[in-house]
Amino acid sequence: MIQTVRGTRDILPEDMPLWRRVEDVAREAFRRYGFSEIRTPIFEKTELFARGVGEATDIVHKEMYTFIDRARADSEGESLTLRPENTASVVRAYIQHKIFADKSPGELTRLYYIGPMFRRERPQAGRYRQFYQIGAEVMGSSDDPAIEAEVIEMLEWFLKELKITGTTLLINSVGEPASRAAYLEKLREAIKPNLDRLCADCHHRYETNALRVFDCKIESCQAVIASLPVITDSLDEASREHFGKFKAHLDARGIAYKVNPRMVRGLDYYTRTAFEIVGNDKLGAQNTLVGGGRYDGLSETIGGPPTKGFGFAFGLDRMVMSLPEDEAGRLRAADAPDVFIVFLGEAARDHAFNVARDLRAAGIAVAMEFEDRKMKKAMTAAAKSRARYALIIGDDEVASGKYGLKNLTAGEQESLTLDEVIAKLS
RNA sequence: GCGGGUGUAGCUCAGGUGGCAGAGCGUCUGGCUGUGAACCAGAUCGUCGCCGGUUCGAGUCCGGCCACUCGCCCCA
Repeated sequence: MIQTVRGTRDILPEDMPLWRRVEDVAREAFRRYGFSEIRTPIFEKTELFARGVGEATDIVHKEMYTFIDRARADSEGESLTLRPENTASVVRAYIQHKIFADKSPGELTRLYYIGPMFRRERPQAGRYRQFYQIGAEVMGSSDDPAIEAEVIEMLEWFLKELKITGTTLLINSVGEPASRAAYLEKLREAIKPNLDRLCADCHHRYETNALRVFDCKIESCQAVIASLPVITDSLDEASREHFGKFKAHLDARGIAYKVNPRMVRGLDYYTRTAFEIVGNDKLGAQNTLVGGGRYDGLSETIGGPPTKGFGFAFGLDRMVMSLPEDEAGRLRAADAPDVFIVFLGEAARDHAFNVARDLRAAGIAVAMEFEDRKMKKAMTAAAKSRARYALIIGDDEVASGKYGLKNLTAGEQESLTLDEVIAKLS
């Protein structure tokens, strides 16, 4: 038996209404907020992610699906990678097609994407090797914090529309690269005398990425962590001011948030504003629903003009898991035919085909089986299809031109002409 | 890469100390010659994850492997 590759999965028809709902609501949010869709290739030159995401990160080192393309006579095969995230690709497209060229100063480019991403790591709850992300980027010459507040406002609308409640918005500022580097030094100095009180993992983090010490879940480490300096106290003046304005914009829009100075980002390209929306308890250990932030300078890193950028991404898998049970049930139930045609006998069958065609031409979703079965069996099939109505066509109905339309939830039945059926179901 | 848990019917799961593989749900048939879902009767459903070992006999005990799953590392 050949099965799916580890960490991949089929999304079966019964779940598709949930996925489609999340996508539809996202598209509606993007439409309302002026975003246009972009699709970039599933794979890119490895170099794009290495430079964009950061050479030193674990992502680039051991968690990407990287392969060497077939060599040609005149060249070595080049290193390609299945995209681990989409921001670097979108910025690449923005540069490659000079999307900025026909923009006036201050004019923004708003793009969104929906599609699969890939990571090469051990799967766990809500984390797959092929996963689906929806994200958006705002790029241009402006880094107005009002942009950030507006994007978050859009996300709040999106979550509300999906009936996802109990989420928390966490915000932080990671500063400019220079102030972040200075803070990192300060942090390492503060950790150093406490190293003997920290766990083995934290020793490792101290060496590689000291900011990650904040994420340690071990209690004894948390005691040390509480005394460490936080980045918000070490911000450069411009970032401090930016963060203040950002919070003011959120306040003005009535958006609740919590400042979490220990929330850090793993990717090199983030500057200043970082945010997360964490979900309710349906998600297990991986409970971040949405992550995003500012990435001024990413464009330059991959060879483009100076560009400010702000964006976010969320995993569809986790968003679907977060849908409330009753909402999920409602969405599944709505994914059913309008009417199921039950026919009796060969003559009625031929007639039923024409009725089905006419109903479908009128925009009605029609389900029908082709086998001539006993009425009881056909009615059972009608109920199983979850159709709202059964349309009964036997010899009598063919002769009279009036069909039996039975409401399968109420159990009531009436005798109607084709036009009356169409009027009723439209 | 490292830990824990679990693999038995289409699905959810029972099966102390080895002794004829089970239940509920589903599916199918009938009670109902033209009316479904809550009723009744019956039927169908298995490589007990795989390979080997112990034993008269293994779903059960032992060894190895595989898969799934939760978590760690990391985090997009």
